[in-house]
Amino acid sequence: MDQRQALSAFAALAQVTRLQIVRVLVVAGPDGMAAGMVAEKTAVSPSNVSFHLKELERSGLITQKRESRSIIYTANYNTLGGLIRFLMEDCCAGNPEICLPVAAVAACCAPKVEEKLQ
Amino acid sequence: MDQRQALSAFAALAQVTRLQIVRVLVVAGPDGMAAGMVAEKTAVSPSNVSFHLKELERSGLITQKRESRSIIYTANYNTLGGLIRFLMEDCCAGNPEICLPVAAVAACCAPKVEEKLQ
DNA sequence: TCCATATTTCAATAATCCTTGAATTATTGA
DNA sequence: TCAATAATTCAAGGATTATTGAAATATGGA
Repeated sequence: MDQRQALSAFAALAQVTRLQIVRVLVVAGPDGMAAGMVAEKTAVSPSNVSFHLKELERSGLITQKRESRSIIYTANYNTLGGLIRFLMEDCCAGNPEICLPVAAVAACCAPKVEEKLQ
Repeated sequence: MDQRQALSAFAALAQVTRLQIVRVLVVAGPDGMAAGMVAEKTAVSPSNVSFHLKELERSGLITQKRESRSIIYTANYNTLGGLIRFLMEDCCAGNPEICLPVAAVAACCAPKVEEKLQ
């Protein structure tokens, strides 16, 4: 992820409706969720949700696929991960030791990380 | 970090000048950098840099302290770390196993993380 | 006190972004 | 083909944000 992509992702996440949509889709998992259901879950009008879904797609944070009459949106974990990496690289750039507490942030995945590192 | 703070931080980082400022200050480390020097490094006018520094401070990403005639700005690693955690918790919320690759992002601090986990 | 330096504040303009509701497109089943 | 469902697109507005240059504030030294 380069700076241009990161800027686009930050802009996408800097809006309350879009941030909610991303969270809803992350929880929905790899099966994703239809646009109408996203509108329902977030209590936002279909046309407005559609506007924000398009923004999120432009930034690579979600993808879409048609399935019959519905359009299914899915969170893009790679982009989310890329954004986290971008932030961490920034953070570690100059001062790795200051950044250590940030690395400990992996706590939310900690059990699995420990497994992996053995 | 709650959603409100995360939104504010995302908005702060979603602007090319501000993102550059943050990167400059992160590299500058705990000693920080005077506003004028930030303006020089980023090639932005003093008044404009001042505007963006204020935005970054409002979002908690940087702090300021006066030192003689200069005002020294310093990156706030806690906020950066909090934002990373916020993203990771989102990401791990529903599907920890999908999120694992993201945990591996700690690679940029990997040697130190491994040390710590032993 | 006066001047120079460092930075911020202000007002005005320009640019971008968000929301709304109506109209449009696409898909499916009768 | 027609009607119903699911979603997008469009135009208009209102709101927010960014940039500029000039004026104001704060500090330290002559």
